[in-house]
Amino acid sequence: MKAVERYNSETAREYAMRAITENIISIDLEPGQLISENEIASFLGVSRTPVRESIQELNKAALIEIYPQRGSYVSLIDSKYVEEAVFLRKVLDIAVIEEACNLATEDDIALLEENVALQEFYLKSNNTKKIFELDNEFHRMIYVAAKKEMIHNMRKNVMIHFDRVRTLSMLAVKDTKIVADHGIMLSAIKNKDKNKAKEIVEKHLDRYRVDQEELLRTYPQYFAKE
Amino acid sequence: MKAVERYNSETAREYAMRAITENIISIDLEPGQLISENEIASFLGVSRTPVRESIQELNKAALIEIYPQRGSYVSLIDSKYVEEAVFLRKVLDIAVIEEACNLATEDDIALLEENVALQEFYLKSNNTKKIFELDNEFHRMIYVAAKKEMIHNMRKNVMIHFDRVRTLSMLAVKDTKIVADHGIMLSAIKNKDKNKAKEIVEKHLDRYRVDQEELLRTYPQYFAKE
DNA sequence: ATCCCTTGACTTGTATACAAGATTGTATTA
DNA sequence: TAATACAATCTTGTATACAAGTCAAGGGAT
Repeated sequence: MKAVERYNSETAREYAMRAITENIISIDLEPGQLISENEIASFLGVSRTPVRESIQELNKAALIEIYPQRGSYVSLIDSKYVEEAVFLRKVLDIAVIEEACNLATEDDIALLEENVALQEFYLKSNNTKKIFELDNEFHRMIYVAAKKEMIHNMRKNVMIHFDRVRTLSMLAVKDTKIVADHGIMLSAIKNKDKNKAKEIVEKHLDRYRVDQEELLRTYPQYFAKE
Repeated sequence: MKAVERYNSETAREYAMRAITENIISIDLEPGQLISENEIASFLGVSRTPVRESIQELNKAALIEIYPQRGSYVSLIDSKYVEEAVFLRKVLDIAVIEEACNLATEDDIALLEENVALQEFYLKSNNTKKIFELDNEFHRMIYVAAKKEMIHNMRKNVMIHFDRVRTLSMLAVKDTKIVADHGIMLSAIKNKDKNKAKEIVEKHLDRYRVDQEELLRTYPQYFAKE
């Protein structure tokens, strides 16, 4: 488990949740790994209570398995859930960008433009981490423009299953194409061109296709056998 | 708050979560009502811990608002969230029944047939509560047949916002038509007729349209002013 | 009467104590 | 040697104690 800096503004619970989630996505908490509420609590410098609440929540999202009085484990990567995440993203993103074409205000578009400009900036300096953050934020802003913020929160949780796979196959995605896609999405929204928007989203999602067979060969211990 | 019987098999946490959620859906915990962790804990006969964990979870789902050191309230019905729920259900249910047409096994279909038979049975005796339960179960089984169980769990949580509205407008839905719809969905799945399936789902969802204007006049104190 | 301050009874946030079950290593016994 | 009983030590589940902040009521001073 890697250290995560604690913000001043956040409660112990929020900090624990964020730290554990980030570690799961980054595979610093490995799939299948045994975890202990006490260990994590002392590592993070908080008590068991906020850690426990976070673990319960991640258990609900099928990211941690709890065996009472025995122990808790980071869930193995289950291709069943990964496929559900991919399915959900595809169905929702297409429906939502269509709605964003209808509803996006000038303010929404201004924010999206600022985001894309930053993506282009960080693309030049090859700052993959920043691009990753801006990528997530870009898609969130589209949901907000479409007045679907609650749905986005839910999408984010489900997507963690896919995010882990993405972490393992780090280099599968070409940042250049991603950033270009975002520019096309933005102009489609500006022009209220729903068909163009849906078309580019579909193409965009296909770029994230990863070779699960290869990952399974490289990291067999991380995957659930069915 | 109404009493909810505790099953032997469930933990205090599961019981608290189920009891509070049921009370929110049934409006026995009223929108806007002040709630106290201590009060609920003693009413349910458990300690603050499991109650607190449940409240945190419902807060994440935007069903309870927490003001630290001041108090917690059942969220007012916010038409923004109700509309997100309706949107989500429509987008997902249509995509999922299409997938169910592809993937449903004979076992899946057998279970659906049994469910529809029971719906017809309880329709004769006008048992609205049973129909409500079978309705939920019917849709869940379609998600399971389409291998989208995790997505269904998520859908269920979002739908609580709509379920509250449904509770208030109890009599708006004609059970007869609902049960008939389910029969048509089932035969569309059996025949792998995706277009027919999507068409009837769309028609089906329209039946749940409620007159929010009227509800707002009848229960103004339950609704969030924007 | 009005303003201000204090006090006490609430709230949620967090830490800790205890309960109950699972597991493992060890010692004892057949 | 092998099997079994037992104790120590884990685990999570639950209850409780304490911390810190909010708010309203009431008393006293102006």
